[in-house]
Amino acid sequence: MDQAHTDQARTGLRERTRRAIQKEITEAAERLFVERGYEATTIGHIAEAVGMSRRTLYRYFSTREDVVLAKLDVVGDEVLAALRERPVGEPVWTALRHSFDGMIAHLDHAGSTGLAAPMQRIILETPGLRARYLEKIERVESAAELVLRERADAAGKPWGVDDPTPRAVVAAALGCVLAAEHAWLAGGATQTMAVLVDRAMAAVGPRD
Amino acid sequence: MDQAHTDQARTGLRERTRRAIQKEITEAAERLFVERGYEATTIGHIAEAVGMSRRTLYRYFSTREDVVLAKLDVVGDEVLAALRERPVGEPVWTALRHSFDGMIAHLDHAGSTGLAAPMQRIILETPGLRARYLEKIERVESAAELVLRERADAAGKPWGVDDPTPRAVVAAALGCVLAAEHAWLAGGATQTMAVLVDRAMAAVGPRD
DNA sequence: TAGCGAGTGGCACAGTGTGTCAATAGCGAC
DNA sequence: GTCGCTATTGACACACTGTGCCACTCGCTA
Repeated sequence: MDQAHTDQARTGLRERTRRAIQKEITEAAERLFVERGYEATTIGHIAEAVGMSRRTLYRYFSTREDVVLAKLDVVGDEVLAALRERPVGEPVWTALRHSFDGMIAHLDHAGSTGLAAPMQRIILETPGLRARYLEKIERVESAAELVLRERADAAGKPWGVDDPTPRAVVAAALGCVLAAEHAWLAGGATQTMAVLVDRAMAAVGPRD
Repeated sequence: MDQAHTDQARTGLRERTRRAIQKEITEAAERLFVERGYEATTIGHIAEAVGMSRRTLYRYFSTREDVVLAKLDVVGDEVLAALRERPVGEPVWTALRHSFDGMIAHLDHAGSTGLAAPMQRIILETPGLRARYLEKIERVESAAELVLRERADAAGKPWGVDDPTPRAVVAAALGCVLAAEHAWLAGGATQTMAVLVDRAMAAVGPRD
């Protein structure tokens, strides 16, 4: 009760119902995507499944890809928030690894059950979806680069604006996560993402 | 003459005229994209500019993004071919760096002149285009991972199918190239890609 | 000359995503 | 409870993408 009340105070009724409807749409869409395929499922089908008009559905998700991928924006923001909270003195590679902790835990927890694994497979195997997925990761990459630059500024060792180093390090770390994801699916989701990401990041570097 | 004859024998007249028309379409499209913006330029506009029907243009490029990005498939294939030709004993990171030589030389040569830099900027700043661009890079990533696995097999030290290591290393290397590209544009294309990629790859690793 | 094959253009179509506007449902003030 | 305001909805029209289909036109060959 009190908890609900504070939640309401924190986010507002509007926003909460909006999230609830978004979740309902996403779940219905994922069911359709898994059983009928992504390309064969139109916005119209999804709208019909949740009992709303096509036009209204577009007010909750701006594109068809977003119906599946919008939740990743939240994940990305969590990674960025975690990165910002890492101690300034910590080595960059270690900080990046720890900023993935929450995301990885979530994947390993939900991974074995439900639609998570089949949907991840669909995302990585459908060209249009995969493209948008990579774009979302790139957004995190840009933001994380800024965080690393701020850390370096705070440590009194700033990089030049035309120095590729911070972005390269971030890109390498996210590439490790993506590689771990591929290995995870290739192995039938038998291993945990935690050990796969650890192995990938241990293999890459960077030079300290 | 003889050269032209062997070229003709090698690729065929059909293929050559097709390439020529593709090039003409791409150049017209890039002009339009640069001066009027990507979103504001429709397939119809491009078709009109080169004097052909919309339907015919779609026989040369399967999507609007491809009008700009198809040439990258060639670049990607060159990188892969170069990687395959690196000596088996060479350290992986070094082999990857050298497989970029041709691509980098081409960028540094054409970079200062013509539409290369503005188009690259448009690609990285237009969401849809950027997404497809990343997807093309990911295709190279997958293929390069296979090459590295073959090298490891030949060296008698194969990776397990669910080992993320080879893909992680490739992703890190390509991430360095992308980071260098961003730095290149951020610095107004004043530095060469060669030194930017070197710096990025030196900063990342991997541990040998 | 007839016929063959590749390339082309026109047309229709399903689907995406957007602008616009009238109808409606929820919610606070009275 | 009722009124009035506001956010949300659904319906329609629209521009555009990408595809299937078919008739037409070349250049080449039997």
